[in-house]
Amino acid sequence: MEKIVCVVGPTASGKTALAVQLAKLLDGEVVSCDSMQIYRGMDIGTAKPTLAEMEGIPHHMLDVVDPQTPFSVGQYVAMADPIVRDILDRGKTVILAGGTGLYADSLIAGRTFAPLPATGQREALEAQAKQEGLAALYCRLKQVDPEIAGKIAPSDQKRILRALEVYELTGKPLSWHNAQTRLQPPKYTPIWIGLDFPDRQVLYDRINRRVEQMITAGLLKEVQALLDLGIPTTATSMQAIGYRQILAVIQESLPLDQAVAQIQQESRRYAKRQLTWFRRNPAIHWIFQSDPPDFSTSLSTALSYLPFFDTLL
RNA sequence: GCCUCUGUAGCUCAGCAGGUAGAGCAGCGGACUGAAAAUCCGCGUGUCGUUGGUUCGACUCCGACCGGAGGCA
Repeated sequence: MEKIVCVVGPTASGKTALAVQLAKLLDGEVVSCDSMQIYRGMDIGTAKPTLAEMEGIPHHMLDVVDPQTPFSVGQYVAMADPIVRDILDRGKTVILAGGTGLYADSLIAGRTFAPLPATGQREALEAQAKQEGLAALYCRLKQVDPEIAGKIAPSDQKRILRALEVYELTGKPLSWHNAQTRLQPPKYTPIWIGLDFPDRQVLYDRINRRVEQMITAGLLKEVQALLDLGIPTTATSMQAIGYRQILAVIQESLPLDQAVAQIQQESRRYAKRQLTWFRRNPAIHWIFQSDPPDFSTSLSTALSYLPFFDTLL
């Protein structure tokens, strides 16, 4: 049977460490599913595992693109899936670890995506939204794809534009494309492990502390280095929590303590969104860790959920 | 010690000729199919400091007490 373990959970819940320990015990390799750790040069602010933390376990899907390069789910699946295949073919275990739920789900489901916009197409739509108003575009979407329009809020510009561009591009509504991928059975059937804490405040305290540590570890230098490389501040990578705010410190002289408070708050909200995403996955075995986390307990709890663990001993 | 102001949601505050209260921020819940650390939607969570009194009815008026701020001594 294919051996895949997905380690998910909110930021600062301990995914990195658990993934490495599981990989050691299960003869595995780690495949990251994190939308920001893919970028080279973004280490401190993304809490990317260090060489020491990897403990010799191969890690994939880290540092795969430069920060000025736009990246998205589709590319993630295209790059990560062959890696997963290869690890499995070599008889090893895949430890998929990370906090980007969309990436994890898409990889596991084997989703295909409607095509990307042609050059300038999205910009044209954005211009239209500005001129005619978003309501006009939403109206148009209701004509061509009432199903998707019913699911998208009239204020959700990002999704309205995407749905319209897919229709313009393919002549078929986005809801049709989505239905196509939904017909496919999931590509893999992993064991899902979710990390959390019984008390939200414990998680928030960990996040707050970690942000302080990032500053101490030199987050400002890291952001400055990206700027020195000429990374445009509009790049996707620069939307990342921590980077955005430090950018404001450097370029708009936002006081550092205010930036830190903002990073902490945005990270907490992000963690909440991640929990919302993962909570709706009924396959996840949640581990509610103690405070401070007792690592060996978490590890053995995780192992108890893995049916193929016994056969490896 | 005296005088004045003040005490309403986690925070900052609004409110009412007396009919058990509402904004912002914070928070909580949700959605999510090629930007996802993005984007969007929904939800007031309250012994109105305490205690007496007036009143059919008090967060609102009166007294006392407790806490806070300022002033005079």
